[in-house]
Amino acid sequence: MVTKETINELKCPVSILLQLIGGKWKPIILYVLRSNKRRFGEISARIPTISRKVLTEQLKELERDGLIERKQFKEIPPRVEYSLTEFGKSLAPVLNEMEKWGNENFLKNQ
Amino acid sequence: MVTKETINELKCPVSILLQLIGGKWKPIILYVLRSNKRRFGEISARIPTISRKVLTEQLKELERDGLIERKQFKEIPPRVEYSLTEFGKSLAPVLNEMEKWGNENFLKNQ
DNA sequence: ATTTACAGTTACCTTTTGGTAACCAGTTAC
DNA sequence: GTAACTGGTTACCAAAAGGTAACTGTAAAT
Repeated sequence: MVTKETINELKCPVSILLQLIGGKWKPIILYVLRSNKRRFGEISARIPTISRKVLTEQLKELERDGLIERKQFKEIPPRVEYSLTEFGKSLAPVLNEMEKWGNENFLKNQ
Repeated sequence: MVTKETINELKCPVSILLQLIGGKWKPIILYVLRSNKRRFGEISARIPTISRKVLTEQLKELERDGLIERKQFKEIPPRVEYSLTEFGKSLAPVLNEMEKWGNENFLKNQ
């Protein structure tokens, strides 16, 4: 029984967003990149609980989905910088509300 | 090497929020409940792609975390209503931004 | 000659998540 | 007396996600 109220993953705006940033790590990665470009090692150091394998995978997906940009320099040792695309930056209000909620509800006195 | 910039899952506001609503289904469940209480069957009908087993699990976690309330009526056949708590309602700005972003970016002409 | 640096990749394994199908209870409708 | 209704639970299996450890390549430093 499909009524107009049924959640359709292709049309529900929340589902659509979750398909892009629904992973366990993606919002945090985007949050780390929100104001600066970062090298791979910097992101890894800022999110020490994510393994490099998974970080690589998540970055690839975010790049594939147009949310971040990967710039590789032809240097030795290699240097790679990740940054938000304009599309990625459009998520700022979402991430800001997430941050705000976390701060208001758990981090008041820290 | 832990600097003040390192993401600490206990202190990062985004991580904190993700621990509560970070699952694949939780934001959608909260979205379905955002304006109405709903019976178990109603939620299931609105999110047909989630199995009842997983829906039960997710609802239990949301209840455990204080985001939703479960009210059971002593009737036959049984009736159970789920609704947002005040704490759950405090997520409205986050869900609204998620919804807004999804609408602006993918659903403009529908 | 060996080590270090960086940004990965790969093989392999474990954990988590999710699905299916069968079953339950108590009352009402057929 | 049998089926249907609702809101689950249970056992079992499959798929997805995630972790670890070892390895790669090239140049510079020791």
